Amino acid sequence: MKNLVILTGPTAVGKTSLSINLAKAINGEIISADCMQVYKDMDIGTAKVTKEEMEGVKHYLIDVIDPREDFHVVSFKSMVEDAMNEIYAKGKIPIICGGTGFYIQAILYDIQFSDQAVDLNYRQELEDFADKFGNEKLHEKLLAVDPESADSIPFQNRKRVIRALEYYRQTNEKFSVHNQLERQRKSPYNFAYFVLNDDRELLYNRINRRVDIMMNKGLVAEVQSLYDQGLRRGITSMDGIGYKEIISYIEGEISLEDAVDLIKKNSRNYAKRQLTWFRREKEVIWLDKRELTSDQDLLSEIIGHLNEKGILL
RNA sequence: GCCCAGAUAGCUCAGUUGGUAGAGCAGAGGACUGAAAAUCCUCGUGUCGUUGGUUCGAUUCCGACUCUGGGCA
Repeated sequence: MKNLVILTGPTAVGKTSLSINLAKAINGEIISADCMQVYKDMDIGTAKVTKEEMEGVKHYLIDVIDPREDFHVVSFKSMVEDAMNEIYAKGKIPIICGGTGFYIQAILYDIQFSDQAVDLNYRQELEDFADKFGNEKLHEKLLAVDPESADSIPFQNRKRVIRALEYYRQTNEKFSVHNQLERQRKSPYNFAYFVLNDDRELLYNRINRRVDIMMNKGLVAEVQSLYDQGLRRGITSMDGIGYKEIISYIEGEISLEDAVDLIKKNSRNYAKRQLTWFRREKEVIWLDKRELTSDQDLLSEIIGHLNEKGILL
């Protein structure tokens, strides 16, 4: 079984510096599991690792996609698998580091997705239907073909209702059945899944401070330049926190002060959602910064677990 | 110093023609399997500023006091 180290946690908890120290300590290379840092020209708002911070440790899946392109789990998964093979070929250990829990899960449990590409026309058709007749009516369509999915997805969640309908149409199989099967998968890896966490209030303070730093570094200019290239809200990259709010400011919908407050709030809410996700994940090892106060403590704790699991042998 | 208006949930405020109260935001918990930094669900007890009075009963009416705005000197 191949070894795999995962290091994650909510935004701004301090994953980056720890991951680099860890990579150096165990001869590893880092694969980013961050759905926004994959995009080029989005550096400040995504708090992307800089070349200097990398300290010579190789990073994969950073700066690889044009912000105009769509990116999603499936592309992520195939790119990560390539990266992992490259790392194994060198005899090194892959360290997946990033905050997108869904992406991490897809790799860790080798979740299978249908081979068909998304059907944008059908999605639009369903959007139009819902605009016209309402979310409840759309939900009834799902109830007719896949009652289990309909039962678990609230009618207000149009996006997921549409995806379930799309899945059914493309595969003739219920989305609920597919999800049920994928949920039972066992990981093909010998892995250690670390989640870094800290006191909630400290975390929120750090998030707020980090947003101020982003502003000082020139977040507005970064977004303005993307905006000048024709990028607008609604595409995946521009729906990222920090980007959508500054675009609202650029378009004159809100003041700069309100935009900054919104970025902070959305980041805090995001951190909370991330924690909800990690709590639900089985087999995670929590690293609490309230107890492990230095990177040195954290590293030795991590390395202890890696030895125990035979990952360093 | 005088006059006026406020004082209710962490914040902004509504309300009770007298029977101890509720919205938005913030916050908390949850879902998630090709948009995931996305999308969505659930959750509201707080000395109704303090203190006297009227009353069966006051956060609600009356008085005093304290604080906060604004105005006049």
